[in-house]
Amino acid sequence: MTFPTKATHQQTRAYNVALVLRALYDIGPISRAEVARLSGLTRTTVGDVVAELIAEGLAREVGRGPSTGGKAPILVELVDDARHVIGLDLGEFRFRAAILDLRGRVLETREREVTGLNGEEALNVVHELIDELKTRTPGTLLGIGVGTPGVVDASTGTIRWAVNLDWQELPLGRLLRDRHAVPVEVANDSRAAALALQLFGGAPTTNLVAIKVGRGIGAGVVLGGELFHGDGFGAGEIGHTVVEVDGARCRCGQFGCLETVASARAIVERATELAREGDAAAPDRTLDDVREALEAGDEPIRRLVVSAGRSLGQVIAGMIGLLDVERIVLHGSVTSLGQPWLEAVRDEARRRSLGLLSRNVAIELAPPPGDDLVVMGASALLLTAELGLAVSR
Amino acid sequence: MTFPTKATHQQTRAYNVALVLRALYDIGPISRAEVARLSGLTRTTVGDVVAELIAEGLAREVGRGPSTGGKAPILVELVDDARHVIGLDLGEFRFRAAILDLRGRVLETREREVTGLNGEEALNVVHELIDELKTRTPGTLLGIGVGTPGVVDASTGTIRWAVNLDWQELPLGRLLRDRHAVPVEVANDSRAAALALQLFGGAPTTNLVAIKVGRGIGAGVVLGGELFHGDGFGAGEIGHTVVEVDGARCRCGQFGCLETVASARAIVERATELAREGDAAAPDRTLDDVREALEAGDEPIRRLVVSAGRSLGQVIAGMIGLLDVERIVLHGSVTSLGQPWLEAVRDEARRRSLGLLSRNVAIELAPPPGDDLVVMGASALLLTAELGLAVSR
DNA sequence: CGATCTTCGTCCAGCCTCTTGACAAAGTAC
DNA sequence: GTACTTTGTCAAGAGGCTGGACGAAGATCG
Repeated sequence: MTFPTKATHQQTRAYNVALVLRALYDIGPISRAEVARLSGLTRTTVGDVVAELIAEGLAREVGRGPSTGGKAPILVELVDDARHVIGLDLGEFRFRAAILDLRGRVLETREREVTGLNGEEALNVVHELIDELKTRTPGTLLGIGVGTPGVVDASTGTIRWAVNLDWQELPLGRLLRDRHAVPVEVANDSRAAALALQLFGGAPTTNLVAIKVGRGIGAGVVLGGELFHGDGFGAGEIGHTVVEVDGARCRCGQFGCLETVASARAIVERATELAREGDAAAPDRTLDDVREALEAGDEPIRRLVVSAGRSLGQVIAGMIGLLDVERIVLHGSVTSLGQPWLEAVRDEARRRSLGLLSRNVAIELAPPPGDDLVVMGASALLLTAELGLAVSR
Repeated sequence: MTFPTKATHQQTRAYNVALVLRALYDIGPISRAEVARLSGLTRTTVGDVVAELIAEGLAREVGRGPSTGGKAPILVELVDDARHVIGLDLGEFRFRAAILDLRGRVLETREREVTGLNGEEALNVVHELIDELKTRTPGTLLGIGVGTPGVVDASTGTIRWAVNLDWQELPLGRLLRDRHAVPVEVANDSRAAALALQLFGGAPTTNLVAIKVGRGIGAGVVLGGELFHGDGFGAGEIGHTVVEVDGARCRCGQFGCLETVASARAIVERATELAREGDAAAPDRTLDDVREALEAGDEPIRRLVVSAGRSLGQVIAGMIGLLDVERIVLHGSVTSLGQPWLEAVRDEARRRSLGLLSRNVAIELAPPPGDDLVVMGASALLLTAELGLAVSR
């Protein structure tokens, strides 16, 4: 067992700086006095911290606010583009990289196909993407964030196991830190996306579970404003929870995993089977085909989609009981199936969990820019690690 | 949204005091210098903190340790009985109260039947128990901890809903604080027990789920050394997760809840039904009857027990995927069913979760003094709140 | 329009608490 | 006996928050 470490004045300071920064971040232009009231710090300390932030270029004064009976306050705001971050989304078939600002806004993106590449070639693509974007980054590069499928030791940035790219125990964090000399954070893509929804998704809740339902199924668990990793960095690996005891064989070796029923891959395969029942030579179906059939009122397809949604709902019901989280966000390609699917998820989650708890749970779809969620999450990893934007006590 | 609060020097100090106390607690007699090495604090600071702890009676010097080439260290240890705590276990039919020391050792207990009492009468029993034990408490009473069934707002100590005692929105924490003028902590009994296993259960792990399988089924979730409560203090309410879609009706109104299959109540009822298939006038079975039949090799009973265990295992599989916790502890009356049951739980949990994760998971029974687990947990609530024994960073 | 009151932001002195360096005490090693 | 280590403590110093005072800037009111 490693022993916990001491508390120091520097930590106190870092925490309070993060606290003030967070106030600027969340509450837009705001006066020093108001920050002092919100945080409980004295005006003196807030003034001092704000001076530091202004010196670092992270904040700036922007005119006066309305008076409330005395001197009008000087409003201070975050300088959104004071720093930039490179975010990477190492998808199964495509790598996506972007430059983002402090608000998680995407300024520029690059993409590369990686289908068929081996581990080393794929790693070179990562380097190329970063090198390209580095030259395009305005001002200061705060660091590099990476979201990747597979199990990742986020403390060191080591990818333990990424099945598609044949990466095992790849110390990606160290490699990137050595090469680019900036802070690097690496995490699983679903976890990263969860953090993006927490940090950039409007009203921040302290607890949230975000589930990515795409080719695979993975979740990110945000507790107390921070990503929860679990003992072996596997928290959120819900895709291989068995929901059908006599179900189909999964690539993980088990039978009836959630992924064999509710993932995009599973839905498409089943839809293709359905099509071939009528026409043995029918071509492979795509998720778009499924959505169109669904909208056209195809009953077998509807049943298929509802069944997929219900399986996910079943797993969500378990989360509700165990963690009592009141915000569950769904994203990934399967969410394009829309209401019939979402209603199936919600209905089953509610039906299978205690009403006292499920009553207050919101199960919702992630807001639109779904393609960028992982690169946004990658940048969120960095912002929380470097600027402490995830403060909460 | 409430804004997070500032960090102060006092908090730094409190944290470091807790850190030193924790070292004394976990690592027995230990020198100041060793604490300094472990914690990263300077010898000066540790010396200062230890002096404070000695002045408060919480620590004492106990001779010299072996020299390692220089002056022999003065060993310091925790004074186990420097403070005492009253712990209450407000069970469905019996209230149990105990005086415990800083190690969670039970010095004295009292019990009262409460079957048939109404809410107010039951509350009076609580007061009586405390009054009695208060006169028996040696030295300083650190506070009162309460574990109760039902949903509890642990931040204020309000029992929102305890079905058996007909308590609703009962501000028990405030009532006890007002009457006894000591700190009071109130939490759900399963959560309290989880904290007891964490704090007093040997090697402390940062993450742990403890599941109480008795008349009802509830879990306590310890993450990062602290109890996790969830958004509505309902984290751990796994008893009403549905595991059999067309199952029996549950007292919660749903069908096929885990409690209708795996609780002591369910097992006993099903066993009684089995008995009546052979003999319509057979008496009600007890859990002891079930255990005996199991040990005698009764096959229908074995199937029944295995089925109950498997349902629990199914829910545990969900936890493993979601949280990746490596230590899951089972307690409560049903654990008396022993190996056949435990193996069913383990097997199903493993079979339904990703091997990569479940490989490292230990699903174990709580060590013997099971009757005292909730009162121990109640005291653990207080020790962590008042002395900060749950530090971990 | 001036007097008074309020609020904002800053300056300064003070305090809490951790750190650094020095040193005596008490061991071991040769 | 001498040299070297380790322990525990003391005094000085530094980091960083607090509280009071004060000028600046605005509102209110007669």
